Amino acid sequence: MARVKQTELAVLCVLGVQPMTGYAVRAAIREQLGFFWSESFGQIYPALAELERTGLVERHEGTRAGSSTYSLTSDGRARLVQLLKEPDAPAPRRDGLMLRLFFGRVLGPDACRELVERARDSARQQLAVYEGVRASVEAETTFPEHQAYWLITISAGEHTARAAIDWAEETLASLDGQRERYVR
Amino acid sequence: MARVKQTELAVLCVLGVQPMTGYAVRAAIREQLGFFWSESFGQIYPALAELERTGLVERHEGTRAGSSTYSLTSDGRARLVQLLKEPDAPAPRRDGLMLRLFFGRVLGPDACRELVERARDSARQQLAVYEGVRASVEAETTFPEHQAYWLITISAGEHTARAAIDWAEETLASLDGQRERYVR
DNA sequence: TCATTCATGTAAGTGGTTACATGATTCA
DNA sequence: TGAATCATGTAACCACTTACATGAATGA
Repeated sequence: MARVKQTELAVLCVLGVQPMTGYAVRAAIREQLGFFWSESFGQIYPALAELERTGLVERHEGTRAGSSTYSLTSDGRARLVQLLKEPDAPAPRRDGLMLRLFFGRVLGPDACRELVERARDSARQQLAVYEGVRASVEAETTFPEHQAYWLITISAGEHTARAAIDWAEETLASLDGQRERYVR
Repeated sequence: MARVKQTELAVLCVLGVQPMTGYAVRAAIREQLGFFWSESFGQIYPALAELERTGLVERHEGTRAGSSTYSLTSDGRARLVQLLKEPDAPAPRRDGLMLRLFFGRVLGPDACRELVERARDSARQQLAVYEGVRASVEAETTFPEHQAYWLITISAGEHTARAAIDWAEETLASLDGQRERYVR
C-alpha cells in the first residue's frame, strides 16, 4: 500500500523542527537519527517532490543558486501527527549473527566464540558512544523541550547494548563448556 | 555486489540439516528461524534455481508428482561454511518506535506513554514465548549436538526482551515526571 | 467429496541503495 | 586556485513481499 510512507514520515519529522534543504534533511537524519534511522538521497529527493505535489510541504528559494528550502504546510503538520500516531511497520527480521549461531554446529565452538566476541566488542563500543551522547545531550540547553525525549531514545540504545554485552558474556561461558566437552 | 546472498545463505543452512523441497525450506525457516529470519516463496524458488545452476545444490525427484527435493553438493557445503564465516551484512536501521519518541514532543507525553506501554506489553509476550520455547528445546533430545546453539539464540531473545521491558518501565516513569511538570 | 495441505512458480509492485552527472559556494 | 562541502537529481540495480495461477495428494 502506502508508498514511501516511512521516508515520508522521517522527512516530515525533521522538517517539523525547522525548514531546510533536501541536503540538510539527509544531514539531520544522519547526525541526529543515525542510531536508528537512515535515508539516502535517492529516497529523499523523490519524497520531497511527492510531498510538494500533494501540498504537504512548500518549496522556497534557497540561499544558494538552484537550491530550495522546504517547510511544512499546515496540511503537512496534520499529516505528520497522523503518521506518528499510526503503529510502526514491523521491521523485516534478518539477524545474521543469530542465523550463524543457530547453525553453530557447522562452524564449531571456536568460530562461534569469535563471532560472539566481535558482537560483544561492538556492543561495548556502542555503549560508550551512547554514554558520550548522553553526556552531551544532558549538557545541551538549546532545545529543553526535546531533551527528555532524546534521552529516552539514548536510554533504549544503552539498554540494548548492555543486554547484548550480558548475553555475549553468558554465551562465551556456555561455549567454553561446549568446547571442554568435545576436547576431553 | 553479491545478489540474493542472504537468502542463499539461509537456504544452504537449512538444506545442510537435511534435503528437502522448496516448500519445506520455507516451513523450516518459519518454524525454526522465525524469531530472527524470514523468507518468502518469491525469494526461495529463484534462489534454489540459481543454486542448482551454480552446482551448489542438486535436484532430485520428489515423492510427489512434480515435486523436487534439493540436497547440498560438496561445493554447496563448502560455500555454506564460507558464507557462515563472513561477517553479516549490517541490517538497515529503521526503528519506528524510536523515531516517534525522538520527536515525542509533537505527540506529547500521553501518546508516547501509550506507544511505550504497547512496546512493553509486546516485549513481555515475546519473553513468555521465548521461555516456552526454551522449555521445549531443553526437553528435546532429538538433536543434542544442536541444542546448545539453539539455546544461545533463545537466550539472546530473552535478553533483548528483558532489556525492552526494563527500558519501557524506566521510560514510563520518566514520562510521568514529564507530565507532572506540564500539568502543574 | 471436498477442504486442507503440499508444492511450484511468476508478475507486479515496494522500498531501498549506490553510483553517477552536474554544478555552485566556501575557505584555506 | 583548488579542495572540500553544499546541493540536486536520475538511472540502474538489489532485495523483498504479495498476490496470483496452477494443480496434486491427503484425509476427514
